[in-house]
Amino acid sequence: MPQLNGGGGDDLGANDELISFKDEGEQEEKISENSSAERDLADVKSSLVNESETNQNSSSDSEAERRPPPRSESFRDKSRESLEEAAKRQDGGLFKGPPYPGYPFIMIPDLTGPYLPNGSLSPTARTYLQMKWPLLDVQAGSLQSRQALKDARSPSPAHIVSNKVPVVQHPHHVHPLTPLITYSNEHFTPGNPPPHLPADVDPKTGIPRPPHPPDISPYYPLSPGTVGQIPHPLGWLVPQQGQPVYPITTGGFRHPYPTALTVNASMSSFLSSRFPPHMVPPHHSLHTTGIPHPAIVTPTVKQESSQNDVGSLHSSKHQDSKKEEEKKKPHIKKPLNAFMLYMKEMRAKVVAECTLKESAAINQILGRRWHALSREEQAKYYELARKERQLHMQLYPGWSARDNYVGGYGKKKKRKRDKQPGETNEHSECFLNPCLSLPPITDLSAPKKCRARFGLDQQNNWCGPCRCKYSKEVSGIVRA
DNA sequence: TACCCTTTGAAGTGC
DNA sequence: GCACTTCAAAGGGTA
Repeated sequence: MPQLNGGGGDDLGANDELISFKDEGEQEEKISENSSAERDLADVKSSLVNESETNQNSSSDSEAERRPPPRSESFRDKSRESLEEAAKRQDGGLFKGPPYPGYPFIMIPDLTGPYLPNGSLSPTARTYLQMKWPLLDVQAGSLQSRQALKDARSPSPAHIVSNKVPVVQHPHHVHPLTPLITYSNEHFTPGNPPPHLPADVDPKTGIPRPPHPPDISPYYPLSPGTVGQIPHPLGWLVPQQGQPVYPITTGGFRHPYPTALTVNASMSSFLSSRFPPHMVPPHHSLHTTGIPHPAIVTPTVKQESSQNDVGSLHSSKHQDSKKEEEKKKPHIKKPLNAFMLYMKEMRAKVVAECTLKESAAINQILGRRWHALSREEQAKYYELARKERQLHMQLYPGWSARDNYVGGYGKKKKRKRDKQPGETNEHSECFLNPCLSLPPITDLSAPKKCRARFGLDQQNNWCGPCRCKYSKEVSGIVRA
């Protein structure tokens, strides 16, 4: 069940997750009832999904392939064990093992109270913070940080803002959970640590780690370029791989750590330029240049800036104040749901296996694989998504998904493809993994779409799964 | 250049 | 409560 932590009590434990699992569970129950027909159906369904894995990696164990990508068991287990051990000691046993082993640090028992009675951070929270902010010095042994904590905890009304989780999000920046997710193998070079870090220290977290076996899945991806080209103290805020990050809500900074998070002038610029005044901390070290770091200029900011220039040149153009306000609003993206998290993690693998790049096709495969996941495996992602939503809610209490609706509800932003009644989607009925089951279409006169997405169905002599116009109308398809 | 495609899930709206 | 819509990610394709 998704509520692995048990006990319920989590307001955010969406019922939909339960429903989803119920569906899966029903499916499994049906299978367990020895309903052969349904079992066959499930097998077919599963085989369709898993073809992409078994064919491409015929040498590998298919069952192993059905599972999430191999991870560093030793590292994961050790990390988890050490964390759990520490957490159990410090958190009174409240810490429950992370439901998803790939995210060993994100299950925070209580983000609102990460402090020990002596005022220091609990190991759990410390680990969490280090995962979130690799440059944030919250090491227990750091006198500087301790002093900073002491100073910051001095009673200053301006600092006492909230207990929000000090997590940073920004469109196109690293998602708070992103560092924990494998998005792309090509962005990670385990054996290439940054020069300033010892080889056995995670360049992202600074946490010592055992050496990575070469075959493990990189769970702490960090592009070599990112490592080697840290251009800015806020490099961890700088867009990486186009991954979004929750924008900083300075109200979200718990003020034991302001020195670590707000000493930087660029940070203050970033905050000042990115967020409305009420969201920017009244910190004395902030200056008001308002010049954001080039790397963290978002489209919104760019647009705003350019419009300001235009406005200065063409003062006759008066923009509607409401529109301006809307444009000034930081675009807070929706938290990722379970499937989105799964997609982010597995996309690279599918791309590598299938040499496909078109997301539409990849997403179809991922959708199939998602359904083929076991209940437990899905539960990991549902739990992760739940945490994501929880975090998002804490960061943006007033945010609503409606805020991101363009043109409002009912006014379509984009034209949606009309589906015929009974039609599921273009390929759902016949979709076979194109890169595996079917030879590629080599006829250069075929539409790129067909060549790129699908192979040739030799039996039916059409464009494999999609049965597209090309395959129906064009004869003489060159078979590979 | 903006949108489409494609997936699932969350959340919003309207009836 | 149900049906419907939009958006979240991704990146090649298309108009």
